[in-house]
Amino acid sequence: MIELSKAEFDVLDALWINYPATASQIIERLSDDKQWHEKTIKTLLGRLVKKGALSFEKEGRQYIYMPCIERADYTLKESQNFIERFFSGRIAPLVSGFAKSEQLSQQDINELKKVIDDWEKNQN
Amino acid sequence: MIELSKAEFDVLDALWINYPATASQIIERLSDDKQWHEKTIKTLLGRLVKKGALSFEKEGRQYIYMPCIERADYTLKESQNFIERFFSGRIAPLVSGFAKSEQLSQQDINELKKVIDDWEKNQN
DNA sequence: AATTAAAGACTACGCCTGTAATCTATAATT
DNA sequence: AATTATAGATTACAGGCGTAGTCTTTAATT
Repeated sequence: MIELSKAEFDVLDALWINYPATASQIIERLSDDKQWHEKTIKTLLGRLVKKGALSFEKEGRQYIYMPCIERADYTLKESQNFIERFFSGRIAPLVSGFAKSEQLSQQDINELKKVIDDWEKNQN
Repeated sequence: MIELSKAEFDVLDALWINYPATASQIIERLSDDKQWHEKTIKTLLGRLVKKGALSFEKEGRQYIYMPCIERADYTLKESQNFIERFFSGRIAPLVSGFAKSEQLSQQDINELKKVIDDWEKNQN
């Protein structure tokens, strides 16, 4: 699996918003949330390319970037990894931890019920 | 929040199994899963102490270690962090990702239902 | 045509991490 | 008492990471 650092993920996340995109577009998108220097983001783009998370095509003097991996795939793998490390691979204890510390809202509960419902419908 | 590396967490996790404990007991516990040199584990113990995750008392020539933080607290904070980063703070999309990729077992579903049940009982 | 500006490439640098090896002090053994 | 073994302290070192700065090339502007 491709391993990304936090900062690298944030850059990729800005690309996932909408792609393909140029470096300047990505820099623009990130400027709201992060105080990163343009050079920093370019470094991170380079590292992402090197890791195989991004590809690009030349367009004049610029590069047009594209993700090589999908967000859902990446986050699923990270989630599995996380749950394995901290909860021996079982998901309920994570949710239970949230419940115990009052971190669950009624909306969360409704959404979870829906996930369960959908799952059950799929198990005919 | 105390930030632990993966290796540091694994050492602390071995202590959480049962504490207080000596370095050699921790080394013993870790020997099943990890191919770590004794020196490596001692280094990690030292770093954990420095980070405030462990404390110890001298007992003759040895140290008796104790966690300064609880596993449930640590994993809850890590979970919040994780879910914030990858799912904008909402827990259902994580579970939903598992469901979509067929990562949920009937047991998981049952456990989740129980968590929801308990939560609802608590909302009198 | 000459100059400038901007894109990407390359270099930098200190801190964290994984992974120990060596040093030092002291308890245990001979 | 002298020697040895062992616990912890200190040192090491390469690679990843956050965070840019400088160099080089080429497109744009004067």
